[in-house]
Amino acid sequence: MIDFAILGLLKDQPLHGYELKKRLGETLGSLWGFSYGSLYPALRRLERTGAIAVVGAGESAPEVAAIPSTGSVKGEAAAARLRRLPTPGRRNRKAYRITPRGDELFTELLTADDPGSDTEREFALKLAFCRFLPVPDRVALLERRRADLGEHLTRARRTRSGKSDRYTRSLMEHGTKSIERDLEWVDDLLAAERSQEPLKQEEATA
Amino acid sequence: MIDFAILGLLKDQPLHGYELKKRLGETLGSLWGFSYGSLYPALRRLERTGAIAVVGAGESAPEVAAIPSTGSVKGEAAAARLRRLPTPGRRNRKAYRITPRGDELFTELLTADDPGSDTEREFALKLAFCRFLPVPDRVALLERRRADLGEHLTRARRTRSGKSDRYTRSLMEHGTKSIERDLEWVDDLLAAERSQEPLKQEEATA
DNA sequence: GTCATCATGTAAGCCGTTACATGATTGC
DNA sequence: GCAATCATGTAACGGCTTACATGATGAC
Repeated sequence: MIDFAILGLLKDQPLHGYELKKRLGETLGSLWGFSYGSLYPALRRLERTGAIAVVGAGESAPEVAAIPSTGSVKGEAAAARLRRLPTPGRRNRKAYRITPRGDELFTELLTADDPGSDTEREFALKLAFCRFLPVPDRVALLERRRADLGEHLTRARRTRSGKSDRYTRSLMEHGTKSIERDLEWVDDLLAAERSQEPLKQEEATA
Repeated sequence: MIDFAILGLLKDQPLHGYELKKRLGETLGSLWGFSYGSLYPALRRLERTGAIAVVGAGESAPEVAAIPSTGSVKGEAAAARLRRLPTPGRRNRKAYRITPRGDELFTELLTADDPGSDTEREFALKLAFCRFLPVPDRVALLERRRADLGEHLTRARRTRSGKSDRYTRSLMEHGTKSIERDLEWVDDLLAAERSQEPLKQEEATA
């Protein structure tokens, strides 16, 4: 999972580990976060298999978060100082970029149809990166999720065993409602996808 | 976690591993399920620490365990196996009951205030067993959960970083809504708890 | 010069899984 | 007698966390 998340973030721009972790925790929602103990080994692993590569000294800077200029040079400098933006001179930083091979791996992971991947987290992560997918694959992803949720829902409804106290009952009821709302949400996403499909060309030329 | 679940189920009645697993998966909702690879080691561990104990031959077991012990099973063959192989001995069902010590452990786990236990699963499990708790502790449990959810919610709302596509936005929006509904749910449970508190005596006499 | 932050990493361990191996009981 | 199910267990591994160790850089 962490590999997929890393690849997805690196598709936008090269990043070093520290920044990567920050984005996983902040940009991608408060639900996300891997520890360094996960992150750095994952980076080494991905580098070893050729999915990512260290950005060399000669290559374009791994600089991050280009802030649109406000027009004031002084203001920019002050803001940079206040935000403690990392300066490009650091020798110890290792920025990584995604390689073509990593790109393949990423797509493979994104379109993989593991029947056991009912996980909420996994779907969330895939959804966060599904903009890199062609529309039909995107629809397929959503429909797979819908099917999983439907199955989950019928199981949840079936499990109405009478022998339970009000806490357990409330728990199950709440759980069932949650699944129902997830289902509605996915349906909305699907509807949006389908209403946009005819506009594909416009989007492409935009 | 599995220890807690086991203890909670055994508080109702003695059960053997196989049945325990079935209940975890069925009775407790479709979201639950531990594999045997988790369950049996956990049972041994709990037995070793004295939290649970094997139900003896004379004692009565649940509906399934009505069959009396067969006594000795081919003593010679068993001995022949045991002299070389320590593990693959005889296989009879072993029903466990909770001990007073296990009861203490259970309560401790149920009322434990680990700040890191924001997990949904953990709360769900605790709620499923909170009927064993006195009302004030129950309220405390719910209020802790409410606090956690509140914190989670503010973090989720704060993370409205502009740079995100519509999928990520939808994801975060849906996530925020989910937390809000969880919060409402916990509030409902709290309200119910408080409206029942004055009725304690009536309930007790009923 | 020292403190907070940035930055990279390792070691140990936790908590669970899958796959495997074995044996007992029941029903046909 | 033979398959399906019940029943118990082990081995190997997976993926992530916590705690630790190290060092560079910038601000005051």
